Amino acid sequence: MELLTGEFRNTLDEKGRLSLPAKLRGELPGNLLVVTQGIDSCLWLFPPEQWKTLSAKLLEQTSLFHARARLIQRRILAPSQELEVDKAGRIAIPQALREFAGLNKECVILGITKYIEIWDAEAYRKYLEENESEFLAAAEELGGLTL
Amino acid sequence: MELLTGEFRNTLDEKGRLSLPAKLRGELPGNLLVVTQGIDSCLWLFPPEQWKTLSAKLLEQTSLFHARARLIQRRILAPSQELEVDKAGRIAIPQALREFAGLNKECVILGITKYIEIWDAEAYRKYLEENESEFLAAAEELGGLTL
DNA sequence: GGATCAGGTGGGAAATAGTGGGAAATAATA
DNA sequence: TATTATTTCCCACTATTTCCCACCTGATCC
Repeated sequence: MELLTGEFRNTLDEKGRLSLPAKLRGELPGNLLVVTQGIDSCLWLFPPEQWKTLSAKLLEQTSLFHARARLIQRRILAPSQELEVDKAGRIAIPQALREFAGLNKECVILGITKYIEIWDAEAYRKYLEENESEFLAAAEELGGLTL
Repeated sequence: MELLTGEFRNTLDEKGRLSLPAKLRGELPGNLLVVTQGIDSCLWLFPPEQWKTLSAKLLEQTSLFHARARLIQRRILAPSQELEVDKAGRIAIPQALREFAGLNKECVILGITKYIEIWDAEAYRKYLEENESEFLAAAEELGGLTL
């Protein structure tokens, strides 16, 4: 697996299935993915290996006895589910997760190097719009980066 | 690879293909390029090596768990895709990126020494027009520079 | 001037990707 | 147990992408 990148727009069908873009599929190790609730209203999809690493790190830092830890566990760890990519290259997204991300029909699929995000197209548009100035500010700060 | 420079005007065809000017092509190391969303409504094209450097620097500073980092990742890293230059010297620009830059038919291709920008011709004209005074101000600040 | 070449453009055909929907299997409900 | 939903598997249609070839135009050369 190299880098998962690219922004794509596919449609969720009536049965809750969404095609993963072939370009991303090609980079995945197998036909299994772990899906969970992301931060900002999107879903995160990880290749099993990456998920193992991430979930292990999350668990390390957490304890039953801290409110914050429980929150992280409930919000990130608990909703996670393993999904299989079907022969047509689609995943069936569980209803609870669809609702969480407000997925409607038009979805945006983002490859973010090591994992994938799924957004409702309209929600993503809004997110970008609302954060445009924040982005520009962040970009200015990157000013030091040179090619 | 020497310096990529020059301003060119080519047309995007119905299939979303755009010829890279031969002058620029000649300076590229291979037939692979990485495109991504630029800042301001244009696309950036990098030779793979340059992109590797830049994306590595961006990734360094980022984490899943910081809002700003996610924004940078989504806006710059995620939309990136590797493209192949075909036998006729064209690249096929993915739809999401075409839309982002508002590419229509007439495109402007700018060689900016280490990378290339692609603009919709009309959008570029507007950009220059709207930023003329800003440009003049910036030029003043350079005042000290001598030949 | 006519031939040749290179850069840019367009389009057909084949292959691939995305989408929708039926039927069987499984689960849920009464 | 009968009935209704939901999920899974599979097939079929359509759109998009890819690959290849042909054409046009302007520059260069003989």
